[in-house]
Amino acid sequence: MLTYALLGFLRYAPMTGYDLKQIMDLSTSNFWHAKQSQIYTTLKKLEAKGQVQSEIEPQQGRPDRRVYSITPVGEQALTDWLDAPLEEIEPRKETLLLKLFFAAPTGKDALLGQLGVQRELHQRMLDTYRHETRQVIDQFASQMPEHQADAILWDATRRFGEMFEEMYLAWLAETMAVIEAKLDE
Amino acid sequence: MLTYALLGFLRYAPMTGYDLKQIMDLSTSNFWHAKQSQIYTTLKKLEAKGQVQSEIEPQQGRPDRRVYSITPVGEQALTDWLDAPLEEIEPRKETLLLKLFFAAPTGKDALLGQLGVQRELHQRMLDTYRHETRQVIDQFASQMPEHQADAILWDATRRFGEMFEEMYLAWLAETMAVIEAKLDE
DNA sequence: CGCACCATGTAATGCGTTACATGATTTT
DNA sequence: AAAATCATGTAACGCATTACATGGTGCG
Repeated sequence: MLTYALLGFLRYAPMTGYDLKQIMDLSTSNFWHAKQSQIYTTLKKLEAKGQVQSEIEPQQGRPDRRVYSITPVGEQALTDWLDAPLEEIEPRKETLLLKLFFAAPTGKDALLGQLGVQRELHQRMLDTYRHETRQVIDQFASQMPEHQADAILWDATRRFGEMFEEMYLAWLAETMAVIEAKLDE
Repeated sequence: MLTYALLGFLRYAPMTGYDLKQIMDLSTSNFWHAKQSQIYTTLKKLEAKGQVQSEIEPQQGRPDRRVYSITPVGEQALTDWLDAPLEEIEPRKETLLLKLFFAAPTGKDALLGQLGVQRELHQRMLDTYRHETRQVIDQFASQMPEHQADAILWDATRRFGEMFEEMYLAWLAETMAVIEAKLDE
């Protein structure tokens, strides 16, 4: 799956594994992320499959840059993937919910404390979506005026993050109130 | 992480790997799931660590049942995990958002079609949370009246699912409207 | 007669993380 | 003087999925 993220970015412009990590952290990290090491190994596999190709750009005082670009084979693979509709809901994993499910023997106050920690984290995340993420998208969009349609979709992914965090905070508030009211001890 | 789910269930009652799969599918599958094969291998690892123990229950005409139960060591491990607050937000992966992010070259109609498929799936999921999941929890709660506090927390996890799907549908409606209005072609 | 359910497990493969290994340049 | 940034990669390990392998019971 990371393969498609890499192909997607390389369709905008050729770049290195290092660049790909930077740009993912800035843009897709809220719904897709990867470690540097995985990016390097995945690029290697993509090159073996002929979906990308690389050229060495010599540098002094630094390791040479290995610049990857997408091939026609890679473009086809990306398009095929984009065209195939997702026919299923992906199963999620939410560690907090798993803990909560089994948390009855935990004390009421300890439980409220744990949910309070999450409330802080999600509040901060919401602010990030509303300000920083928005700014990053505006900046990309103004740098590439030919990609106006893209910017609309980028903002749709940002809105998902914003709405998700709003929902999360509402759920936390509701859950903390229920625990306060109905749990003994 | 699956280890804690298994320990959590075994704290209610001893059971087999098969039973654990059934009960997970009925209760935690919306935020934690596992394949049968992974459950079997994980139970083996847990036994090697002394956190669970198993006894063979002979049967005729069927494979013997291997019934697992939690040990004091396992109970301690579970409690330690439950007591440690989650200090981070878990990074998520949403394939649909990844596709949407790179979907500008996809035709407007194809895109709306793909989002329409998701709308159907999530509407059905929302109904499930509102009816079937609710019923399952009520049934468990009435079967184990000593676990009233647990039932409150189980319902909190169900509410997360319900609120998540409501949010998802609202986001899909908004996004489809934006694409309809702002994307050309 | 065929399908779903009960019930166990192993092997191969893939995806992802952590740790290891190096080193100059730029910023604070 | 220390920390962050630029820039590459490999190796070991762990978690998760898919495929393989078996076979009786009960229901429609």
